[in-house]
Amino acid sequence: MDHSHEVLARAGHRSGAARNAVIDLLGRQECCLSAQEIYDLLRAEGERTVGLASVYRAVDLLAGLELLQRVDLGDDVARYEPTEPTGAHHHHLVCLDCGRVRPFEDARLERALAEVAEAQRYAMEGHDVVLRGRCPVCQAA
Amino acid sequence: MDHSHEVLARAGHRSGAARNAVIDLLGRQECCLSAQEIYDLLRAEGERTVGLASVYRAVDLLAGLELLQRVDLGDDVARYEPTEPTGAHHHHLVCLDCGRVRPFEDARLERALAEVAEAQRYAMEGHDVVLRGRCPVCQAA
DNA sequence: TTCTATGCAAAATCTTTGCAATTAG
DNA sequence: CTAATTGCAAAGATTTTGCATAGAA
Repeated sequence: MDHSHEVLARAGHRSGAARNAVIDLLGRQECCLSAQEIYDLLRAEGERTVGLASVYRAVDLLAGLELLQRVDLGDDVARYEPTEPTGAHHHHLVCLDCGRVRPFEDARLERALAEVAEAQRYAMEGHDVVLRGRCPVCQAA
Repeated sequence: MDHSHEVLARAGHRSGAARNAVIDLLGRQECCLSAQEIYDLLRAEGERTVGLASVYRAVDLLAGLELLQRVDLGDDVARYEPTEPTGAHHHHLVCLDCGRVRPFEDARLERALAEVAEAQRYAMEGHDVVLRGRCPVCQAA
């Protein structure tokens, strides 16, 4: 994403092979990936040797610039996905059997969250929602 | 909680000092605690030497029996709190400034979650919701 | 007695940091 | 040239496991 490179440059960061590879890979992804998954995928693509530490550094920096959103599915592994430029965001359904993650959006849910924050007089900056259950495929099996 | 001991016994578990201490401590708590916090509190109470590993084993077992709910606030530390016997459950507001955690319940939110699961044909078994923002006190400061 | 629970220490996981070499600007 | 970036290895932090002992039923 050009937008990412622009934000990085404006924040005084230089361009680097490892970080560029991470940005490119995540930009092509549809849902969240863990640092290890990013590392493995980059290796699989064989582009270049990217260190795992560089992946962690990249996602950490990008998340700090709000170019990535950190997603925590409760399995002690941090995942990251690109932030929607529109401000839109989705949440995740995790299947307890197959482990697959599927994104979803729901306006009513967002509204309920906003109302809770307001009622409690919290200035909400973000929220995480994870639904756990069995996906249609695993229920059939 | 007697209920916990009953469930444990029925599941074929014996009574042990470490686990009893964990059950007792969490029963007296109002909100979630991490394994390390439980360990430290037990040491502070000086009751007995409880190993950190035993705390982890206890909360893991108790969560598996649904006597405790695992709470993930996104800081890479798992926390645990007693499950309400009524089936009621709450979620958490985390202040980005002071770090304090406050529980809340909201029927509309629960309904929205149930509807999302239904629309996606997921058999929902659980869900986590964490709201992040600034609490009234920190906003005033 | 039999088998679970426990404590300690070692191991496993995930993530961060130190450092020298590389490289962008 | 100057300073940020990177890869590797070592260090940290949290959680799990191995194993011998203690203890419940």
